[in-house]
Amino acid sequence: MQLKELSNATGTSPASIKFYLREGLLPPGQSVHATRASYSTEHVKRLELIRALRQIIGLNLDQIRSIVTLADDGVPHLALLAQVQRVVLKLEPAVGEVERTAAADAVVRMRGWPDVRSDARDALDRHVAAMQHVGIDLPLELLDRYSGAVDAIAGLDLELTAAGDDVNDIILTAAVGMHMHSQLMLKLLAVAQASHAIRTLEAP
Amino acid sequence: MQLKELSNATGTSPASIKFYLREGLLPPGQSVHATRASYSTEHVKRLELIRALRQIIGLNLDQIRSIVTLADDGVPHLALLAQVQRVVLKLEPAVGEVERTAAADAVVRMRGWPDVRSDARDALDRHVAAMQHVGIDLPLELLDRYSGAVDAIAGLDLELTAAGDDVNDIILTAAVGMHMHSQLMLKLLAVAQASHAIRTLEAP
DNA sequence: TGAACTGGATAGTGGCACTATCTTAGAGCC
DNA sequence: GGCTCTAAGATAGTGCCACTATCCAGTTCA
Repeated sequence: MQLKELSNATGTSPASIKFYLREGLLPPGQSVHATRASYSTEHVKRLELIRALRQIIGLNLDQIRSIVTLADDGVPHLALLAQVQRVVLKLEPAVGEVERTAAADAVVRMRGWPDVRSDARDALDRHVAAMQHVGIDLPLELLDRYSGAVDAIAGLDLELTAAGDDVNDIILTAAVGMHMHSQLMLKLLAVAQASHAIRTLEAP
Repeated sequence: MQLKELSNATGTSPASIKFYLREGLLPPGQSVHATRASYSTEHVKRLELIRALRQIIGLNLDQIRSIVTLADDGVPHLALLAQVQRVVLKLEPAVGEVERTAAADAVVRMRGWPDVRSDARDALDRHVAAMQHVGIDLPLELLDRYSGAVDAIAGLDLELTAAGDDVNDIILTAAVGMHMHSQLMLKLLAVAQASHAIRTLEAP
């Protein structure tokens, strides 16, 4: 497959493909000779991954690069997933120890999750602290419902990614899955608010 | 309060404040005479709102303007909340009728929410369709847990906003609340995934 | 043989959110 | 009254990012 065909196959302009090649997001094609290279279905998948991460999740090229370089280095899937999480959670490296929160502790205990330090756990603790800082309190019952919901899908997601064939698919599934579920909550919350508002108005 | 003082009070550069004034995000100060205007605590709050919407939620200036102009026009709080929802949900005007999904119908029935068309409901239907399109299925049990969680907080949020004193506070509470809850899910999901991954590894 | 396409290099574009500069005009002090 | 200081208002410039366009020399295939 030549560059032009790759362009047609993915709906990405040749100029953009060249740009991604320069930026190291897309591995170079098999060089046939000085002025011809051939691209595989791997390239199609990678390109689709790049565009999904950009357009659906809104990652920037640096973030995407930090994921795909790991994939190209052939790191284990779990390490790859950890990086996807770091990026999607917009986790910047912690300065010093992240303080544990009662809310996160409670969730871990409720769900029987292993009580270990991880990037995700740090992110949770920091976010809970941020919510409380702006005056949003998190009653245990709410945490129970939230964590029950995510607990249910985490196992499922993991199966999918563990069984995964292609690295690009694994990344895509993990990143898009997380994003979609979080957005689903946003929409559900909006409908719930609208519903409550209607009720409040109709029965004053 | 003069421009310089407003700048000091909010940590925003005078140049940026001038820019927001030009852009119509910040209402002009009370003009004392040709070269002096005075700003109030209202301006401080508005400026804090603008910066929170930009930096925490990542809205662009167009989106922020679409909210604050409504606030300045003094529209009813419910209409204001609807606009905040539209922006935070990144809802673009529907082209034609949005097709209802079984999943959203099920949620509405489960929760006993009023079954009416709304922007939020449209957003939910479209999002559910998008999730199914990428191969994420939503079992009833999951929808039950998700919607149970949001149902619990929607009432609470509404009380807060209805009781609200300042429009800027209302907008801030609503927007930040939605965003924070959605991000909380993201973090919880990451912890759940990490937990499941650890378990899977420890007991192979 | 020549139009079409390639890889590679370099430069340009457009959008966005500021930021810097310039001009004019009152304010306060002597 | 004159001088300096600073504010407001208008206009132009900046920096970043993700492309996009142009140019060139080499190859291929109709």
